Amino acid sequence: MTTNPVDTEEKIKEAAQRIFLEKGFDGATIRDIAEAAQINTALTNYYFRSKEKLFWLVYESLLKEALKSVQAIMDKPISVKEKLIALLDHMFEVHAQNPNQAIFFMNECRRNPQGFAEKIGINCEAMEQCFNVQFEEEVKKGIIINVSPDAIFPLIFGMIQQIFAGRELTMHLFQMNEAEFDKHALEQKRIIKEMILKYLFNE
Amino acid sequence: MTTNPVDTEEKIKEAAQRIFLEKGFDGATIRDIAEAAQINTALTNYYFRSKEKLFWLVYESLLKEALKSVQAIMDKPISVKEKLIALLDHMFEVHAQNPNQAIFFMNECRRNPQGFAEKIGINCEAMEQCFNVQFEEEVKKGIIINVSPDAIFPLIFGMIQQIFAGRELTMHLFQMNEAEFDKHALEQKRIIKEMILKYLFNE
DNA sequence: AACTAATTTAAACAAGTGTTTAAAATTGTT
DNA sequence: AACAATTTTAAACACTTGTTTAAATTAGTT
Repeated sequence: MTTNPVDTEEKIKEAAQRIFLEKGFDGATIRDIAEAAQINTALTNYYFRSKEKLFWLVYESLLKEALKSVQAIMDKPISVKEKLIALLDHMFEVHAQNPNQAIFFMNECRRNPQGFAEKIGINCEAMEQCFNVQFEEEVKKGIIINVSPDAIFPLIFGMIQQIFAGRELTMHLFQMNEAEFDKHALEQKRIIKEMILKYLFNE
Repeated sequence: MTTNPVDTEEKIKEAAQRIFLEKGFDGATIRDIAEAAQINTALTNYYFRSKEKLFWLVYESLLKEALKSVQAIMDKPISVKEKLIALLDHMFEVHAQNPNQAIFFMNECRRNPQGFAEKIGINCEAMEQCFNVQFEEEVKKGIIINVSPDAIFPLIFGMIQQIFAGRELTMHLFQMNEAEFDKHALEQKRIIKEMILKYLFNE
């Protein structure tokens, strides 16, 4: 059998991401990860020093990826309305592909707000600033009702997240299987989108 | 010092609720709870047999209380619009008083969906049924737009929850202190309420 | 092939976990 | 006051946790 250090490192990272997303930092054990990656327990520490360091690597990578794609939408030369629609669709897609992400971020941010702030800090401000300026311009022009973008931005993120953060809860409360939930989620997105557009834009 | 068994039991339950809400089942330890209740570690097992049994007691009590108050609103002889407003205000109040509840339920439901389903199961269906009938009547009358109550109910729960589930995240993302967040939360509620009413009701 | 460096392994470590135990302290009852 | 039952305690239990170690295996170089 050939031993490829890069492959092993990658295998651990992938498994760690999977397990951490599923169980959170507290719930996941180094042995869970090792088993998922099909490697010896000691190797996680050989490659990443500690559980915490491995976690922050996964955490940061997930955050960066998420921010980057949102940034890409915000940088497009399109109207606020188009940006919001794109943002809604994109966020939905991301969470649909990995329903654990929403609750994972909420959780880990609460478990260690400081760490989260350090990781995300600056990147987000710039993006937000850019959106805010455009938003307020359209408010002035009368395209958008008089409301602060600071209230709208988290609302949109939150509403999409909420669909998936409460996935298990919804599925068991309304006794849905996975396919039914997917349908339900799409319907939720449609309503959310209509609601936001109907609310923000004057006809 | 007088030793009152009931008080000790109650002290443990209260501390357990506080700690479980804060750290979740995985994050909380029996020693955390004992310290918070200012009692010996062994007493939690003396009174409640096991950590798991204590947890389910707290979990069920929180769930029942939450359902009961929602049920009370749903049983009132008022219109759907009035019920939705009351529901929004009530949910907001509950979560504002204890911001940890939202994320706690999401988490623990995902950690053990089966257990959640067993605890909540029947109670919820009856309540939902009652609301659904009234809702669909008003849809027929043309008061409410043509949309399923099954989509609206979780949306409202979710949107209020989302404000508080993402509390730490929002605070650090937008660099708010607690007072600023409280103001932000109220603004979020106002927008959510307006959004839902504007969306659901034909003028 | 021989040697060095890198990788992997099994085993153990110390610390923390939920839980139990047996003795001590307290309470209630006669 | 004396006894029995209940409650509380300190200590230990068995187990899991993240981490380390030292030996074994593999890869790369001359």
